[in-house]
Amino acid sequence: MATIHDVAKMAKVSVTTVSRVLNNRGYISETTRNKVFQTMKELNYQPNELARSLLRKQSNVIGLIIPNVAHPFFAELASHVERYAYENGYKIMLCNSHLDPVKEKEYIDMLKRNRVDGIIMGSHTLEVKEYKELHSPIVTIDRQISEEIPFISSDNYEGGRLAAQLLVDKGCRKIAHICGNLELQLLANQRTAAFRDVMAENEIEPIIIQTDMNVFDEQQYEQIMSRLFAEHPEIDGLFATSDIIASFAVKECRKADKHIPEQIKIVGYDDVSAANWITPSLTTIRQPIAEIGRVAVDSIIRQMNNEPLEHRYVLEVELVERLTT
Amino acid sequence: MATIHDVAKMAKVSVTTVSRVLNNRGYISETTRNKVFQTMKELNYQPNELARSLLRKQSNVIGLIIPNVAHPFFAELASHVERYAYENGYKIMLCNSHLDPVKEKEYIDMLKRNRVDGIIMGSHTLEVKEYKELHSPIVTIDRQISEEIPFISSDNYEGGRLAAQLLVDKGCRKIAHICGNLELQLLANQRTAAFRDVMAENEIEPIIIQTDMNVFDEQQYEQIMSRLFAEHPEIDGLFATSDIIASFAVKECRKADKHIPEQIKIVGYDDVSAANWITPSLTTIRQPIAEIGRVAVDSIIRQMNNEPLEHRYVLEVELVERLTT
DNA sequence: TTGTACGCGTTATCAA
DNA sequence: TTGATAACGCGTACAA
Repeated sequence: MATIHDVAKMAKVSVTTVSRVLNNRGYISETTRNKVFQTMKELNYQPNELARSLLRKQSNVIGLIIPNVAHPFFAELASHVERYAYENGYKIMLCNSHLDPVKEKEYIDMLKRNRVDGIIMGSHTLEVKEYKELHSPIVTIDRQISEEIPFISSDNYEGGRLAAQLLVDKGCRKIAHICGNLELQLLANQRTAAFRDVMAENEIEPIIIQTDMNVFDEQQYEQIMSRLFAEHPEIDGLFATSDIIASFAVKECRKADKHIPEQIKIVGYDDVSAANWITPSLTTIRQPIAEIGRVAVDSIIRQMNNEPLEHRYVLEVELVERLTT
Repeated sequence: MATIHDVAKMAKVSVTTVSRVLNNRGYISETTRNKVFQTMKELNYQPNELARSLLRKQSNVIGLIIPNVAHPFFAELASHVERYAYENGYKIMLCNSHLDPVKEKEYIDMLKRNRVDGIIMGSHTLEVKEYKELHSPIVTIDRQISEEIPFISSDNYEGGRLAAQLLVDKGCRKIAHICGNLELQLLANQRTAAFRDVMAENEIEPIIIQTDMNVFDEQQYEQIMSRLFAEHPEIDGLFATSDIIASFAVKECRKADKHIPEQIKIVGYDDVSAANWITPSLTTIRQPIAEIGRVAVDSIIRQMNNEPLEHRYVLEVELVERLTT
């Protein structure tokens, strides 16, 4: 692979000159500029970004740590993050933590060794202390680590409220809610808080089921659903904390021959594309995933440039009514 | 961020010594080794991989170019690729081409500038010539560019045959097939060839619908499905070239009040997780996505090390019967 | 067992 | 308008 020296030699100029035309800095005569461009084409020269990054102390790489890209929510998030990063001249290094604290820590160290310009954290299995000691531009998705570390989330409380209220308004009186592990300090837990509040306001005894969520384990979902319906056959409303879980609920209803939405109504969360693939298509709470991705990238870039930035972004959610309510 | 010099100074040794304990090379006394490790901890030293890569001419980064991670097949592929890469000490740079030739070319150049050790190409919008001129370890998924460039695919012909034969065996006589754009030279086209062959063997007039696939456009899928059922209300069997398309078929059947599997049977392709989320769960042709990812990473590493390697991997597919047939 | 000095490919500084 | 040189952080040949 050709280096700047090769170009310089072939174009019979100094490396400085080549560097100049490359970065369009300082004065260069039209003649030399053209000559240099010419030889760059000839040699198919691609400047070595590793050397550039080393010198500039800036790699233009952003690390993205998420539980697993195979999960639709994170897949869509990753897609948008990648797109906004690319539009701003950044590349994405993809890391799936599988919610394993060891792996998450190793990934963080790996990213630091590679001198990424910032880290977008969508996985949160470590202690607050560890994130604080990072000393790197960082932004978290759906978890507030501390006052200093910016976070992005959508309005989880409002989302939970919208979902719960919809079920109540539609006449449900035996309502279940399936959430993730509430031990983890995730902002998503506010959905459950909102659900509780709405149930209390309406004097409905809530049924709340925690999933492990430590692995997006689909077998687990199936089991939980079948147990739920076995133990509470009278359920007429269900609010699931993800569209995928809601899909399994739909599936279980089919098995149990409970008609949707006549006998039971179901509300999902996220509004990933999959919510619209399944039959009947899911009523759900839409998170602005593209916006979350955009703001995450933007926040990293602002931190790098010491530009002013918000430390909390709480984006709006929206109820999307489809066929399960 | 601490450098090797900082560590050396604080440990009162030379940088060489630090480098030695870091890479575990040559002789070092236990005493100095411990002392160095100690100060590395104290300074929270992370060796600069950019500098290392520059020197070793090896970045341990693999570029992954796919149409879009938001599509379940590529999301799962990316997840497995990332995992195998990580297990072998490699990182993944994620690129979504959106099947745009300009973007794909820019990504290839970007990856070369960043001196990635290899490129896994899951997006194929360029001319054969351009791929041949890459001079970099490369492996393609589901497209054969030339004799020299290794490719990985699953047995598309067999997959198509299994799907078509199943529908025939189950008694379907009016069978439709929805495939991608056959103009692109993808190996996936063999599914359609197999479908044609099976239909001919059984003297069934095939109905074949091409989708644009240039964007995984879900609105397009909805339109195609509704037109298909309007024009051919007699259809009793459908083979879709992806599980997502099959999901939309299921949805349309519900709208048209066609019962699955009694009145119409549907077979998908890929066996992504989503095939099992929808109701009824999809009969589909399983591609070994994890294996494809593993072989892709392995192929890149072999090419780097000039180890012997296959130039064609055609992995086995499997019929997974669920509730739509 | 440890240290000195050079080179990896670039860019910035200074000089011509 | 152009060129020589130092430096970025690291690994290795060679010397001690």
